This record gives sequence, structure tokens and C-alpha cells, in this order.
Amino acid sequence: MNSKILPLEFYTQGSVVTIAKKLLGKVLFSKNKGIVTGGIICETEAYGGITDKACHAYGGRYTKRTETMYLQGGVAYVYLCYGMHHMLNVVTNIEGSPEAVLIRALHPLRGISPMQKRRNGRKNLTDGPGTLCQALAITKQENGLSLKSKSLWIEYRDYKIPTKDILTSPRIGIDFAKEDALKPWHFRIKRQIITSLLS
DNA sequence: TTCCCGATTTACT
DNA sequence: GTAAATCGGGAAA
Repeated sequence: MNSKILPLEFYTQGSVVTIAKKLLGKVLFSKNKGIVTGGIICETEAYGGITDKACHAYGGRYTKRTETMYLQGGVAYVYLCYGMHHMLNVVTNIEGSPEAVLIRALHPLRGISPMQKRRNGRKNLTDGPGTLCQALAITKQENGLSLKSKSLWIEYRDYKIPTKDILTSPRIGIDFAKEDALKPWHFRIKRQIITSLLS
């Protein structure tokens, strides 16, 4: 199957919502200590810059943590949540526009065994934003890293996920964002479609 | 410097 | 279904 690394233009063209949907079906890889792990992106969420109350950069907030989101699209924004879980985001848009897509779930493809080890033998390897970061060994070390680097990258394949196979719903765990919590910016691939991608 | 709380996961009642 | 784990960011003082 044909497979190539996504060009950086992918991350700077179109709205963050559009890019969040286009990332579905792409394949995320990480390389840590020589071990390559990765999987198909199945679930994403868009975080839309300074007007989105759920976004860390809401209101133009610019701090040590959020400065990564202000970089040009095509880098990783990784931060620690609840003091124990890392969250991986893909920064989008041009420099100065703080938008990002949270990667919430993958379908494991490569490096199953090391991922199982990192997950301490648990059955769920890559379902959940904190979970997949643990499986792929992604930490704040990767914050600001290019998505075309040797240790972190995203590939596209010769298929495309049609709109009818994308489920849309409100984002998760952001009740604090009030009315913005209702925005349907959570996207995921229909379960049965994923298995057909593997054939 | 203090204090509150989070884009979650897991174990347990 | 509920609660604990755990710590750094961000706002206020």
C-alpha cells in the first residue's frame, strides 16, 4: 500500500475543523529508543484559537505552555494534564494563529508488542488521548517537534475517509467552556470502516 | 508565592 | 457510578 509523509502544507491550509476531519485515517508514528510504534488516527478534536473558550489560547493567552500553539502548523503540541497524562495535539494554521487538533484515539498498526509493554499489559493500547501517548512514548519532550521529524511523523495512505463515514459530536471533558462545549468539533471514524482499511 | 483545578485514566464500591 | 492519583499552569494576591 502506498504511504508517504504528510507535507507541512497539509497543516497550514484550511480551517482547524477541516484539518481535524482530514487527519482521520492518517497514520501517526513515533520512534523512541529505536522502536517504531504507530497507528491509524481514528478520533480527533479541533481547538479553535483565541475565540474558542475550550482552547488554551482563548482570549489570546500566551504563556510558556501555549506558545507552541502559536507556531506555524506542522508541529506537535504536547502538554501534561491532571498531573499524569500527556496529550498530543497537531498545531495548525499559520504562525500567530493558535489552533490545534487533539489526537484522541488510534488503531494500533505497528509496534504492538512494545506498546503492550508500555501499557503494562493492558488490553486498551491506543484508545484515549493519555493512553495513546503512553503507548507511543510521547511526552513533553516532543512538544514543539516537527511532524516531519525522525521521531514523530504522520503518513497518508492511498485511501480517503468519506464524510458519510465520519461521526460528529461535541467535544469531551470541556464543560468549563460553557457554550463552546456544544460545538460539534469531535470527529471519529465509524468503527466498521476501520477494519476495512486494514485489508 | 499561594491556591485552585484541569482537553484523563483506572480501580473500586 | 464514584473517587483517587498527581503536578504544573495560570490567575490572583
